Amino acid sequence: MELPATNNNPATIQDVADLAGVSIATVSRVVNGKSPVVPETAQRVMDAIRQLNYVPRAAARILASKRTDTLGLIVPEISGEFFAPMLRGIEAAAGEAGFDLLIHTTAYKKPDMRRHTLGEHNTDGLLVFIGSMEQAELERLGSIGFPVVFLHQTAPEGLDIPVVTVENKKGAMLAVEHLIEAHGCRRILYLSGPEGNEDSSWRERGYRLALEKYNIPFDPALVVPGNFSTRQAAQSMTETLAGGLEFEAIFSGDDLAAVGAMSALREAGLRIPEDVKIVGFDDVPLARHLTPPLTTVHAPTEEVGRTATDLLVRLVRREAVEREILLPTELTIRQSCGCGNG
Amino acid sequence: MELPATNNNPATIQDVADLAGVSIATVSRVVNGKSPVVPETAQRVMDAIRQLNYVPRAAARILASKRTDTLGLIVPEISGEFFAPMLRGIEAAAGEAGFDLLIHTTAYKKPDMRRHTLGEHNTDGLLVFIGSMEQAELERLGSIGFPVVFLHQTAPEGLDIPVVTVENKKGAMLAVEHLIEAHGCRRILYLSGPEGNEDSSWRERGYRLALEKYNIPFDPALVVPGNFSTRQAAQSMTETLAGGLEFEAIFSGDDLAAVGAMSALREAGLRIPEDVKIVGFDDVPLARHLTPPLTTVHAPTEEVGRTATDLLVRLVRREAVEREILLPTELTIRQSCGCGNG
DNA sequence: TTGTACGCGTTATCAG
DNA sequence: CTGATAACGCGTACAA
Repeated sequence: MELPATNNNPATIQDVADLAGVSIATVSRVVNGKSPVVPETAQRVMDAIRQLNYVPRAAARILASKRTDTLGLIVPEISGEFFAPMLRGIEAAAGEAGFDLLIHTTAYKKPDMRRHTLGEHNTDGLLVFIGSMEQAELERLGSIGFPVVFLHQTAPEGLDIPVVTVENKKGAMLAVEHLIEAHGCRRILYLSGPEGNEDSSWRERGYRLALEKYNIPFDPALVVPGNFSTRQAAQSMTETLAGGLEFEAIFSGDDLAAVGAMSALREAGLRIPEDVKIVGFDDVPLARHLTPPLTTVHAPTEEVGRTATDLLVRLVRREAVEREILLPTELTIRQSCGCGNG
Repeated sequence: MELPATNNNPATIQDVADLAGVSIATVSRVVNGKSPVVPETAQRVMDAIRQLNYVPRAAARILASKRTDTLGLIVPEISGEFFAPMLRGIEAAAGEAGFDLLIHTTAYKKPDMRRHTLGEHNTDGLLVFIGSMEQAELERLGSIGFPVVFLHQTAPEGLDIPVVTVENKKGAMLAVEHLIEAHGCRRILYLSGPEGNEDSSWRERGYRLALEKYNIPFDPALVVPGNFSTRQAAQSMTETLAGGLEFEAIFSGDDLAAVGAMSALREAGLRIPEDVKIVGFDDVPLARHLTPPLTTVHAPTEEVGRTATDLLVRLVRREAVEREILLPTELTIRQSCGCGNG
């Protein structure tokens, strides 16, 4: 026996077509506005749509059209200060290009729970943040030409994947050179990031280059782990201070670690910048509000997100794109380095 | 960079079935692990899957099963300090429950570009942040029983939509009472949030209640717009100061505005807390690192995200849920209010 | 335990 | 300009 159409079931394109007295093809046309439709007919269809509260089903659309209109973002976890601006850039650029954003964090999932939801059949392209995806999966995507863009991470050997990041090395050099030139520092500590972190190793490279330039010997004891984390940096610095290591300044791999270092310094009775000068990296929003305001290398984080997304969109559209984009960094001088009224 | 060659025939379930010498139903079974399959057969299928790099297409799956396994999040925009912790809570809870997260910001889209992607056909449920969705659309979703949970926003009249937010009123009272009781303030300025913002109006209510409790008359001139924004709060305060308004303390509707107010105060030559005491709201990560460290009402923002997501998941599963959850706030006393070494 | 056949709701292709 | 109709890839009764 036939059941009458219940209100429970959402309207489909067929329902709309029936009510408007046209075919589903015509409904599709007015919904997508691609092909011309006689205004009068179009109006009837639109009325039917409104009356039935019709909303096209994305899944059916995707299945038929083979386009998802969504971009995937894969990150290890959502860490506050640094991540928010980047996400804003990504979302803005994606939205402007007409894409939705599907976020996938790898940190919270048990390995066996990770589904392939962000693979090539569920997004049109992928934004992959530093170290958040397995090598094998990346290679698979790369080999079939699926659009992928890396953020703050260069492509593995042999994979032709574009990268967007910042001028880490140059920024670091700028910072350290400033400490040397403007403030006469020679014993400068480097507060490093997580083991193996690409940003951190480029920044360390810049640090060493600046040292070399001024014939200051590199002292491995001056590289202290900060882990890009306020807490860990504070702890590290406290231990270092207790160990009696001598230094005049700190170049911190990132601002959050710099904050931790400043706390530790202060607790040890050291004044900033009189006793120890410090320069950070990233220029997170908080940096200017610290006391003293933190001199830091400004990294255009939101711009990184935006640029990477634009690039990915072009990749999705099979347009030609650059292989590597390094966004410029610059030294933002405030007072923690000893400048100004410091 | 060269255009990658597109592989236009990714493996389908049929390909796998053919290679393994079974039917697609069997492939489906081993992929989803629901029905029993002879181990030997299952192994053949899995080999075929690996060999063909088979990944099920989400769209087809959704279409057939009518479940998306993704949750939608609608926010006006991604604002740094406050949003990141909430997003972390949401993502963590969603991930643990096996859902993906589709993010949709309304601020960046031109109205005509907004698609209905987050409607009932593309997600299993929706998390809606304060004021980011049109009333009509909400009512439509509500009327068909689509799972929706509000964040920091109570449901419109007549709609039975659960809410998760924090104890705004109580937190505000705590803050203002502290200023009155512990520091003897009587002329306390309220730095309000955006016009019509629900959090802000609850906080203002708490502020006025505290005043009443101590028989301090409410002076409308003491309510100054801060817009939950550092810059706007700074500007507002500068103007207010120039206008000669007298006050002993500021209760700021949120921490970011407090930061702006502190800048303005300092620029006007006022000391904190000697000349003006200040208390914020939210306890963003930056608060403890300000000088002086900001006394503020701690709001469990990450917990809000997590709780709301858990609730939404239960709603999706058609389980019974609470209608309103108010997460507790508490006063975190640091030094900007005059306590400690202030 | 496995296979067959149909349905899910759109878009795209071709005739008319 | 409009209408049939064939994909699209997978889940799932139902049958074997």
